[in-house]
Amino acid sequence: MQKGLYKYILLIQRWFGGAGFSFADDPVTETLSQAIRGTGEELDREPDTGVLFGSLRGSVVGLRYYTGVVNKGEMVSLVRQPQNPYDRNAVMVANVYGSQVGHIKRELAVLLANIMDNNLARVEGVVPFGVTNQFTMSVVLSFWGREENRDAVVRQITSRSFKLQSGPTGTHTHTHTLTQLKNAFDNLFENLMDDKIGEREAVEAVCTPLLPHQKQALSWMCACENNAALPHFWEVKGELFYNTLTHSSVRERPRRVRGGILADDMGLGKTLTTIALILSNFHHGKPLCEPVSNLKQFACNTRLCMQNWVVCVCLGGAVLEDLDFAAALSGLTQGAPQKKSKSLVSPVEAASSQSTDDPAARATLIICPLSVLSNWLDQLDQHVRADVKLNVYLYYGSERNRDTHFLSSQHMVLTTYNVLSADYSVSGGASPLHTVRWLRVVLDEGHIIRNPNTQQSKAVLKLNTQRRWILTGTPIQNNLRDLWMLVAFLRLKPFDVREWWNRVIQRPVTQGDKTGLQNLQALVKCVTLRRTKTSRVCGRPLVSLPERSVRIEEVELTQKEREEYELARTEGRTTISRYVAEGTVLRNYADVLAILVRLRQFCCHPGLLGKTTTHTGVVAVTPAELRERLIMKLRLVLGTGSDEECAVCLDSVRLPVITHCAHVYCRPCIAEVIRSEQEQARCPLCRGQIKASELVEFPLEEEEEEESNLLENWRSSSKVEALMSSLLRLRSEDDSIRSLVVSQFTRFLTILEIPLREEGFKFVRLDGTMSQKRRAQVIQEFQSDAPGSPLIMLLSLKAGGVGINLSAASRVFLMDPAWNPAAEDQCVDRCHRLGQKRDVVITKFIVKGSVEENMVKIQRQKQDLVEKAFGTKNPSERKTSRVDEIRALMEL
DNA sequence: ACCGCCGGGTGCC
DNA sequence: ACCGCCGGGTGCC
Repeated sequence: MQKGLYKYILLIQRWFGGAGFSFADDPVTETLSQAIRGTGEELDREPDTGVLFGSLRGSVVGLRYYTGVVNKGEMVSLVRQPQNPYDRNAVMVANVYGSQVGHIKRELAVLLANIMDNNLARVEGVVPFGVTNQFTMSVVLSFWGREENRDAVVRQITSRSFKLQSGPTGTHTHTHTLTQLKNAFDNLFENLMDDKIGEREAVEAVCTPLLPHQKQALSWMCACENNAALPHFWEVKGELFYNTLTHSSVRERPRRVRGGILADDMGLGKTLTTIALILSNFHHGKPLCEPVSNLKQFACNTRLCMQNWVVCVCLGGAVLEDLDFAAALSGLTQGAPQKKSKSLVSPVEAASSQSTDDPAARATLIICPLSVLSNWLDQLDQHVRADVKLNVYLYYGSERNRDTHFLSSQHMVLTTYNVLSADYSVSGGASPLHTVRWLRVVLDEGHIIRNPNTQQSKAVLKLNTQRRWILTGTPIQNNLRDLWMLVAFLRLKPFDVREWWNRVIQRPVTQGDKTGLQNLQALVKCVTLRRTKTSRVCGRPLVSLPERSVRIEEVELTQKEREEYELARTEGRTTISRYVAEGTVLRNYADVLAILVRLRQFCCHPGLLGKTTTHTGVVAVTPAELRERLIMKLRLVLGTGSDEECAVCLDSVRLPVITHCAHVYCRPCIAEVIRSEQEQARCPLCRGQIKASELVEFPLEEEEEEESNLLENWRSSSKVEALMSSLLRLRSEDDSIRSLVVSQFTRFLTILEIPLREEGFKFVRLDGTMSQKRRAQVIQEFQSDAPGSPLIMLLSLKAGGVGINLSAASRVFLMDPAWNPAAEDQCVDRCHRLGQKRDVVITKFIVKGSVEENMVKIQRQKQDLVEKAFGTKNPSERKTSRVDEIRALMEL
């Protein structure tokens, strides 16, 4: 009897207390999934760098004590339970939803505990046969980790007389898949347009007529919020819902995503569409509020400054109680588009979506960067009918109203990521914004939260809301990891838990697995709408842009310039032809580059030639000299804006370092190569030996004294003259036309300042060295139509990255050809974009009979290649074509 | 028999 | 668990 009682107590402990769980009111499963989330974060941070050591068969025991169910082939997670009172080595097995299935058998648990606790490997489980009896089942465990830990793991396993089945040993075709991956990535968000999307008119409260693509977006967004349909990777199997990616099933209908990612290009009207959504889709497709003509014009006049806005809106909230809100709730509002499309929503779906509605949730929270806060206010003012009473509260500034009832009773609350996360950290998670039950949270410029470790991201994840939206023009910036946070915010089950994202998506994709990529594409597609300015709706362009035309202006050098140029050219040809004959072009890449840069500089202006172009080919003696030379080369490669790409990541070089063989890479990229290959590490470009200790960084000091020298001994050049005469002609014809003057050489921009000043042009300058804040100022100044604002912007080719808007300019002068034609296109796109009213004319200055002409030829070839084959070339092919390029440039 | 064998009770960590 | 293990009952052929 006593024994029986004791067992009963034990059972209770096992259920609730035994694994360190508490009697807190959370359901056990929730606690478990939190436990899962909490573990393995260190290794999960780099899930894509692991290799498979092998796998072994083990067993899961104690099934009958737990409710977690699994299917044949289902993935399970393994969670250490160091606090387990029966065995400190305990390893719990849980299914995809975090429900416990059982434990790993004791003897095996000792091994796993050792491996897991020492971070030697990540252990992943799959149940090959599912549940075959009520007591135990098989599990296949696979071990993933860093190559350097392989031995230790194998030793651990064999010493405990388990047998490690070697996994597929395919030493991954890493570099090859990288190129493919990059292409797949670039296309990940393309072609997401679904022709089946209907159009939906905005409610009357929106006074701006929507463009067709905006009506589509509105229709899509409403459907995302109201349709109960599950993503296609769920299948209904009898009573159960089956996930075809993880092979898991649940009895309860998975909580679907009510929202998504609106990833339209900048300028397509994401803000307007979102405003229309907020007004149109309150509870279950009903509108939020409609024009109320008998109410006196309410203070929606936002042509006041922000401060006034706050005041007037606060007033509104207090004075007028929420008539429209009540009307909307009781369905009395007229003018709403009464659902003709009712048949689209099945009764079951309708019921299930209604049951999840929280009637207390009514406000939409908009979170955006401070810089676009005023844009929201402007757009509300512009697009919402003045007689519509909309309670909008700007939750910003030290006097902000933190009362949660007040906030809950708004229609919209606007705030910034900074305010949100500051509140969050101060209040320890119980901030006013975290207490309100929101109807909808919208993250504007949502890519801001792509790093899950930031306070902002954590704060955003903790918001309590029914519906979730991410607005962004750049859904992926450079890493697949960036996407996880978006998925997590949307709560796209089960991938909001890092392990399943890593196992099903991230690792397969980064290791070049085809189905992984398909799964990713499918996943993205089911929550994303993206159109670019070149997308088409029903065969017609989304928006029509003014024409753009390119003309090449040939520049003749003066006799003196020609002589200097030819001298340098002959010298360079001798050196390079020697390298070509020796087959050492790549080994001497920096020298070759220096020669080419020098020639290109001659084409622009002799003043561009710094002291850095001397003594090529001289063997350095002392380490200090070598270092000095390497830094000079690095400066050449980078400072001239030749837009080098890193041969490891194939992206523009970030955090540049130069190897002793004078090749430039991103520091993290090359460090990874050295780390994984250890002593055998070789330069990916020339296969020369490389060491971590020999990587040279760019020193931060910059020489300024030369600048003055440049100005004192001023002389012009043919290209400068060509530009100046174009600009002067333009000004005399139409002094309202603004121009971008673009060069890869920032020094050239400095040189150009002199004649511009002399001729009395007002200009601004934007280059890569400027702070983010200063850039924004300059752009604003240039874009402003105030009298006396600058006519010209001097722009360095690489400055600003994508996304900046220079639509005030309609003329572009490309002073020197770029290696990469895409860089030029991108630059031109900064003014040839939405908002451009005039036709855009692009002038490329090319010096006749020079290296520049050859560069243009190569550019054309590259363009052809891209158009033909989408350019899936691996680095070795790239190398050969690079040599060919150099030979073509030097006419060798 | 300080064994073997039988068969019931029992069962994660 | 249609197992293994434990421990009590039992005991020539």
